[in-house]
Amino acid sequence: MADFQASRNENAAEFRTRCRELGIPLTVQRRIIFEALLERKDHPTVDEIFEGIQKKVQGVSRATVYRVLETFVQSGIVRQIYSDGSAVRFDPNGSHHHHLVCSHCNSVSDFEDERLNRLPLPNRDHTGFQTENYSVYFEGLCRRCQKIGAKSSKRGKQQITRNGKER
Amino acid sequence: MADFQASRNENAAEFRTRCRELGIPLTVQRRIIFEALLERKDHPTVDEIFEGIQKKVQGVSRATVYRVLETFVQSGIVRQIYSDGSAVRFDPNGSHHHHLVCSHCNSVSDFEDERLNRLPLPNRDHTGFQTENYSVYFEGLCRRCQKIGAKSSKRGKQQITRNGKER
DNA sequence: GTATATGCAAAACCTTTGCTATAGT
DNA sequence: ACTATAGCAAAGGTTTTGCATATAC
Repeated sequence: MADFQASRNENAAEFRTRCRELGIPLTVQRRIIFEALLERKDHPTVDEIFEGIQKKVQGVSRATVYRVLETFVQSGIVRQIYSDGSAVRFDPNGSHHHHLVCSHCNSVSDFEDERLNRLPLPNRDHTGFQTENYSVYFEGLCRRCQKIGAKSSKRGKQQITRNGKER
Repeated sequence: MADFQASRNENAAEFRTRCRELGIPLTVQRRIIFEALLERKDHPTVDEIFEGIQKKVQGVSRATVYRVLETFVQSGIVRQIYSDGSAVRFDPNGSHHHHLVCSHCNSVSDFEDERLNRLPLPNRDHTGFQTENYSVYFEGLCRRCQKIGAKSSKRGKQQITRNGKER
């Protein structure tokens, strides 16, 4: 599609500009990883990003994905999402949005509500904390797990491995 | 102190009651781990809880700490905190509160504001998500890291290992 | 040409699990 | 007595790191 190509080129150009501004060298790997992030609508783990890239090109190592994402986070290009600790998830740093976290399957989806974008911030004089950003995390059950929950045992938890693959 | 003892006994009694209600056997280890959590005002990792216990008594294994905390989370006795993915943190499930997360040192502290306790929830009909709880995560710099940041390099990040110990 | 990034493989770290013994009800 | 838990040690999964090479500026 022409649109797709166009948006890719736009992204590429914008990405180059951003790297210039931030003073970080633009490498092929960084561009690939950045595009891989943009193409996903969910909040992938390192492993998911790595696998997505592998399907297309060879020659981006897992260690590089880790290092590049760390660079991106420090530069503010992407945000690290607070997750259940089993694996970090990432989010291209776009609009101000919030998160719905399923306590059953640990999936994370976005949620936007204008009213949540004007919350009172912690008072720095009082807390000593300098707020740069915030996000509301709603915990509960996603649609799918509500159905599953209805027919599974009370305390049972969906059996998934740490990387989300089924056993 | 008498007060300290009293509160310990109160906790112990309350904990026994809670276990009864939940139908989970009350073991020594569970009581110790629960008390270890209550004694801390921060949001310890499994490792921190384990070490805190080891200083006092022998005979609680790391695996037990993991398993007991998992039980606690499933029973709703404690909450798992969304954190940076390197290690899960826990919180005794008390009042509705929010979190200040330092993007520099990853410390987590509590924040309460009455106004944050009446946020609009995601509409279930619309999102399919059944909200059970929520918490606002403020990201920024804690007091200590603001000072450090002032004298450290622009992109430098505090050197800490994954378990928070300095190198 | 110099500084920084990458790849690889190994290490470090965090968490889970199988099995047996033990303890709670 | 029956059932669930704890301990140990080993395995599994995730992330970091040292060093040589390659790449961006």
